[in-house]
Amino acid sequence: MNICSYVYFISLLFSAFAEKGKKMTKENVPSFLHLTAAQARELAKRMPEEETLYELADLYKMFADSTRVRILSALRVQELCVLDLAALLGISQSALSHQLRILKQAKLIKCRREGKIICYSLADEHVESIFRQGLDHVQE
Amino acid sequence: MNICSYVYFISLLFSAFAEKGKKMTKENVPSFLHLTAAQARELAKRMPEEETLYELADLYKMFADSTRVRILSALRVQELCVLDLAALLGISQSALSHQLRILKQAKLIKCRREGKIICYSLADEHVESIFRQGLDHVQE
DNA sequence: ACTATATATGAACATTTGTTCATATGTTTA
DNA sequence: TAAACATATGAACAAATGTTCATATATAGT
Repeated sequence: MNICSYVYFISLLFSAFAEKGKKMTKENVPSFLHLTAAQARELAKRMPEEETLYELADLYKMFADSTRVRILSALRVQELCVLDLAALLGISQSALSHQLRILKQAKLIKCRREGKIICYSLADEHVESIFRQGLDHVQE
Repeated sequence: MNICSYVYFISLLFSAFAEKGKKMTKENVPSFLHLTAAQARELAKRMPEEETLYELADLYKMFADSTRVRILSALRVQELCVLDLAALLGISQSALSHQLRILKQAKLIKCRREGKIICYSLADEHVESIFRQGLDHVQE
C-alpha cells in the first residue's frame, strides 16, 4: 500500500481526535472509525503495493472493451491477419488497427510479418488463462 | 459468435467477388482474405457467443479502474465499513459510495447492515480468483 | 422529536476512451 | 518505378466514465 494513503489515513485519525478534544493514544481510534490504528496498519501491509494495483487495473482495462475482447477471442482460436480479423468481427480496418496497437503495447498479442500481410496472435499462455478465468465466471 | 457479424462477413465475401467480376464458389474466397469461407465458419463456431463476450467485457470493466481495484484489494483482506474504507484508501465518502454501488450491482461485493454502519465484503470466491489471476500476471 | 452519524444519490463537470476520416508507411507485383 | 495492396496513425468527434458538490435517506442516541 502506498505511503501516501497511509499518511492520509493517519492524519485523519489525528484530526478526528483534535476535533473532539481527545488525546490520541497508540492503539485507540476515533469513534467514526471502527478500525484501530494497529488494525489499519496490519490491513495495509496485507494489500499489494499501490503501484501493483494500478498495473492490475491497466491489465484489466485491456479486457474491458468488447471490441478488444472479441479480438482476443478470435486470436485464441488461431493466428489472423488484420483484414481477416476486421471482416470476421465486422469492424473497420482502422478501428481494428488502433485496438491491435493497444493490445500489442500491453504485450497481450504479438505479430509477425509475412510479405504484405501481418499476422497477429496471442502473446502467451497467461492471456489465455486470464480470458478463461473470466469466461468461467460469466458462464457460471 | 453473433449471426450479425457472420452475415456481415459473408456479405463482404460476396461483394469482393462482385467487384472483381468473379463467381463465388462455396469454399473459395477473394484474394484479400486469407481465410476460406469454411475456415471462417469453423473459427466463428469456436468462439463464445457474442453476448457472452459482452458480459465478459463488462465483468473486466469492474476491475479496470484503480479505485475499484483498491477497494476490492482491501475487502480481500477483511470486511470493512464505508468510512473506514474511505479513510484507508484516501478517497471521499461520496466517490467511494458511488463505486461500491457499481461493484454491488455487478455482484462482486455484498453488504450487511449493522446498526448505523454498513459493512462491505467480497461476494464470493470467484472474485478472489479473478483478482489473483490478474495479480499473478502483473507480478510475473 | 431532535440531533448527530453513516451511507446513498442526482446533477454538473472534467477526463478518458473508442471510432471515423483522411492520409502515411511499407511491401509486392506488373 | 508506378500501381495496388495491407497496415498504421494523427486529428476530430462522440460517448462513456469517475469525481465533486449538494442533498437525501436511514439509524442511533438524547
